[in-house]
Amino acid sequence: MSNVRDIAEAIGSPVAFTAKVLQQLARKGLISSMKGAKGGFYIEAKTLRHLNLCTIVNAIDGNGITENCMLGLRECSEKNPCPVHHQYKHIKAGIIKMLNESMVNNLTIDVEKKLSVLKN
Amino acid sequence: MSNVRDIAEAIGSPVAFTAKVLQQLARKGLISSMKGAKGGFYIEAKTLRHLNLCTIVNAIDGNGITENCMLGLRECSEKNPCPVHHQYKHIKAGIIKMLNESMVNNLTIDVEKKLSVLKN
DNA sequence: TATATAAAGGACAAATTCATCCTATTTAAC
DNA sequence: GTTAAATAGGATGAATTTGTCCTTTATATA
Ligand code: FES
Ligand code: FES
Repeated sequence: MSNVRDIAEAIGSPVAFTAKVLQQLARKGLISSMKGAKGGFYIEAKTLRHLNLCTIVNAIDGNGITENCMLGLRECSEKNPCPVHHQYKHIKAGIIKMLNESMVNNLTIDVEKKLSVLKN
Repeated sequence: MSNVRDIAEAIGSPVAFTAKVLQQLARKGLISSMKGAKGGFYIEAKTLRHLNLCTIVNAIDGNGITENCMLGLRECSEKNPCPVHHQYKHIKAGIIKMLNESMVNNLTIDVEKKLSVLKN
């Protein structure tokens, strides 16, 4: 259980803004929160086990990454591809794969070992 | 030689905004322009032969794609990597490769054959 | 029960990106 | 030369993203 100030400090992000993001995640059920003294944000063990970056990105930014055309066409489609569609689709697939395979509980391991950082 | 209105129409983008982008490209020398009646924008044959998407993206948006950390850290580095750095670096490399290998004169071929589109 | 603590949420403010409008300058054609 | 057509560029405006502030609600603890 961590409060907003500690989280904001840990990631080097403004407190009020961090709070808004955490609220969004909480509303979507990706994290849990408790009000009041000794309250804060935490992740249910069961949730954490299945939580990947794809779910988080989707919750905050929507499915733009997976749906949008690289050149900004209204729709990205095989049928009416933009000039870079066939090149970009492999990259897009790579991003989605990466986001899906990035489990939060794995990512935390390196952070704990100080092999990766959350701010600089 | 095409004027802004025709270009804007062809890509489904506002005329005034398209003009600003074209001006940026012209200032950087990626395209050429001629004022006055029968004027407009065009690409020098010699320029076109070497023009790829990487150059264009760089001219308009800077080198953010190639430099930025996926998680928004101030700096993306091997030495102080964010938790997704090692996964992301392959994707980033793929994007850069793609942008470098995408020659504008090749991309136009499919557009001319109507195998790809510039608006929808 | 009173108090202190912390998230929830609404309203607002700043910064950035996206887009428009207008005037000046340049050029072709008559 | 005059005129019409076109880019250059500055000033401005709209929309979105980013960030702040304040009040309300909930909870632990004394
Ligand atoms: S249509 Fe542009 S990326 Fe698919
Ligand atoms: S440090 Fe985050 S992507 Fe390299």
